[in-house]
Amino acid sequence: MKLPKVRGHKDVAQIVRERIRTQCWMPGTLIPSEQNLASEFECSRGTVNRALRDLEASGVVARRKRAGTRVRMNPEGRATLDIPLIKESVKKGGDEYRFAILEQARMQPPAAVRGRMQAATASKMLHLRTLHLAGHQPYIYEDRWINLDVVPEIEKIDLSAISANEWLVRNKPLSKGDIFFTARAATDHDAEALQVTLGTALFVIDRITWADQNAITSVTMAHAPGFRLHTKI
Amino acid sequence: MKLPKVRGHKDVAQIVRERIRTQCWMPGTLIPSEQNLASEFECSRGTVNRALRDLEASGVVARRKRAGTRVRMNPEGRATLDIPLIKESVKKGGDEYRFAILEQARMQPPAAVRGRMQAATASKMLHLRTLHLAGHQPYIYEDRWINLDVVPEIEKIDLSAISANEWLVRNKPLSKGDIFFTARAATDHDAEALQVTLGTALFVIDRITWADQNAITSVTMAHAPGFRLHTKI
DNA sequence: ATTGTTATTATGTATAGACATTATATGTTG
DNA sequence: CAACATATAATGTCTATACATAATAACAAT
Repeated sequence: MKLPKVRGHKDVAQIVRERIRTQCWMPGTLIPSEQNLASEFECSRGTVNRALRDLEASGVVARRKRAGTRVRMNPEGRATLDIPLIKESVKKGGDEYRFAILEQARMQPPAAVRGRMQAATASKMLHLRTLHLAGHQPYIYEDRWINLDVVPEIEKIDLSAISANEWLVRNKPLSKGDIFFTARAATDHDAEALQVTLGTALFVIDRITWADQNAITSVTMAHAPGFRLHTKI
Repeated sequence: MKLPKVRGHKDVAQIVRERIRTQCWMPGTLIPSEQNLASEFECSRGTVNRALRDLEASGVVARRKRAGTRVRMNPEGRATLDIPLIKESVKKGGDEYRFAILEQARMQPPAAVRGRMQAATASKMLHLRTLHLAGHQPYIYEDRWINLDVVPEIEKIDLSAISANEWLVRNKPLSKGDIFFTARAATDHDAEALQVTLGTALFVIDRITWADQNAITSVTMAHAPGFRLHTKI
């Protein structure tokens, strides 16, 4: 086995990847210990450690103390997804971004939304229906509920100047959230906003954002036909 | 600012998260340098570095040499997606996993597939149409093309015993790939296999897998209604 | 054979120090 | 004022060493 010059942890990771790809180390088997690899590559154990930790993060190997480092059986299991900010992804397509609020009202949410957000029965919420546009084309139809028990301040904000999403991101940073990707047939609201026929297959992203145990906002974004999310592995 | 005892890089990361969440460090602003944080927390720069690199990996901060570490404006932009192995996700739902090959033929791919795979005009490929079942319910309808120029061996494999996907993962590990998530109306093949009416909105995952410059396989997986992909941020 | 104890070993992580890299700031010159 | 050169400060990384932690293996005792 010839050894190209190793300059750093990225080289180590690359060589290990290569050996896995060429079946030198088969899926499921143990690879040599950090010590051994360090001597082979003539670098410190720290460098090998960094390389193997990176490979673990990208799902290539699995590591356990004492048990060693194993080539994963299913190296395609993990992918990092960049969820585009609407504004950015529209601009990247070369179009101008705009949004229009179709409806804004303070009201009680339907039971389904309340359940999803695990909110008290009496919770008052702000309901927003927004259409996001790329140039003059409808791009995303957004249906959002904001829990006023958690963020009462937002009622005083002019949400036609700054989008609710942007305000929340700026003012409630680092909140946890759940994201769901689904497909659904266009409802009448979807159809009207996106100007498609009823029942058209739409790509939908649902997101619920939490501050501790309290749901801040629940949002459903129906994407115009043609939308697709991409990731590499 | 009271300082809980810092024992390691995870504690550092947690404190930084906390300060961002509580608006101590606002989105878009610089946070102190590694040196400063190291003195404040009474640990080495290496520990702070590790913590901040982890926070960068999870999309919380952005770092640039000389320019420092900034709180990201959009901390929700990145998510790690675990792409479920079909077999595993069915088993997790408590059902028995089976699959049935609906069609298997050696043939020339249509132009669309050839283009996607950037394959030579004369390429012969293996075409597979497979239905994956959870118990007795249709779960995923899979339409797959395998490039026989790249993996001729697969023609000799009994693909009713081991799924094509499983064979490829075991025998061509660590290949690169592109994954696309879309929604589409059920075609006649989809409808027949999944037992839904024509035009039903389906969640579709497209994947192309590469060995160097050559496409190994292109697969389209149409999921039965109700399917959803979940991730946390 | 089963259980409990101990030793071993691979990874996990912290430390201090050094040098590399690069974006920014500063100052100089035309 | 603008263009260019230089200094500076932050992150990026490698090194060597040390100790912590956890899973396995080896062995002993029941």
